[in-house]
Amino acid sequence: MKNFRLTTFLTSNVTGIDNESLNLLFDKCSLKKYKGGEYLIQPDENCQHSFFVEKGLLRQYAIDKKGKEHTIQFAPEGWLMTDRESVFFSEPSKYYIQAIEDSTVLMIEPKVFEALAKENKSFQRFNNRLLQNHIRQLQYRINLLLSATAEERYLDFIKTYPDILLRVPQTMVATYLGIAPESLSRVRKNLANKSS
Amino acid sequence: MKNFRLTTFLTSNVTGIDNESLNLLFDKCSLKKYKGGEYLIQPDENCQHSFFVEKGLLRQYAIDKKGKEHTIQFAPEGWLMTDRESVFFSEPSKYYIQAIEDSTVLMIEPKVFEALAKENKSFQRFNNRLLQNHIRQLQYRINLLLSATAEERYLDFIKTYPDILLRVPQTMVATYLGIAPESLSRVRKNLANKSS
DNA sequence: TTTCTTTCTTAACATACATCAATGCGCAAC
DNA sequence: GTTGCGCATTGATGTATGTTAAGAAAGAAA
Repeated sequence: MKNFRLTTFLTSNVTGIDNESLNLLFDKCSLKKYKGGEYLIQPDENCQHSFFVEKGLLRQYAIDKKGKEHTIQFAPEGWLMTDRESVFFSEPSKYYIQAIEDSTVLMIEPKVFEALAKENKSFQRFNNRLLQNHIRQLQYRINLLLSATAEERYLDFIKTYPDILLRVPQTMVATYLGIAPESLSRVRKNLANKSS
Repeated sequence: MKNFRLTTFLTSNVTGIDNESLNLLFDKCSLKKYKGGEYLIQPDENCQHSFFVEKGLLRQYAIDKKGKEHTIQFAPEGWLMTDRESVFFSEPSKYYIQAIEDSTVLMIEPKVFEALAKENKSFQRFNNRLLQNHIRQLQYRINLLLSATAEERYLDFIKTYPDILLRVPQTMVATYLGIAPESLSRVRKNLANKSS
């Protein structure tokens, strides 16, 4: 069996997953490679998969009426990215999911996860925890957007995603923080002056 | 059996819930009354319940370091309000949950929901849908905060929660939208001028 | 190397929204 | 009725961030 990151992801979080179920899982998943810049999903498509990032870096973002990009989230290796709205509610997606670097992605059909959940209680609990965790993180971000300045949000980003910071262009970080790239540049300059 | 709103909430969303399980459920829940202004939860307490609003109106909010309030959400009759972070992860809460009007609330222990989920697949799916829906709504709000002006956010609020708008002071709506009460007042004035 | 392209920085100016302070309005208590 | 209190409005002013436009750096391509 190939040494997938997903294997580690599952076995270290779910008890009672044997090699057999894992092999079954991988049989039903396809492994896809994307060049940096390519899209996994675009608006109005139906998202049919969860994407587990084996290698590389994905980004989910929206474009508003004024033509501006807003990054929903980043996902580096070892992360699971989905457009839950589209997958769960079978609605056309509102988002782009794009490979920022050359990436290798495991395409997982929701059915496969459902089947796994049915036969393994521990996986089901894990799945539930993923959801709860997602909610926690979204609420944290809302709080930040409501209460923190651009600088505070940037500092929080550095602290939370130091690895990602180094791998994506500043412009994209700016669209995640909800500020103009020029403003981010200013924020960084201010911080540099302060610390010296 | 008393005619609870929660009964409707459950039977209209979950198939195969019989009166027996409902009675068992209600046996394990307590019904509490709160005066307008009273707190169900305050920061640093451990939230041990889900709150189903039978009557009245609840609000969940945080106070940031600068002393400003930020409303996370409102919950009128027929809504379920929880501090998921505190309940699920057994952490002290960061939030206030307050009765805005005189309210009657069913206090539900998470264990009770878990037990119900174990014996009823349909309830489990419903519970899952609640989570997915919550995520959808939070993402929608993040998008709004990232992309929309104060006026646009207010218009969205009116459209989405017309009933709530009439029941809470403007100050609280402002803390939900993430703007100063004075700004909300001006937004409203502008809209009034436009439409006339 | 040189060229071309993308990203980042900087500065001048514009704008949305916050803050502060004063006034007005509705409503309960007396 | 009058008083007092909470909430909404309004105006003057401040500030953070957006916008526009130009140039500098850093990579990629040739």
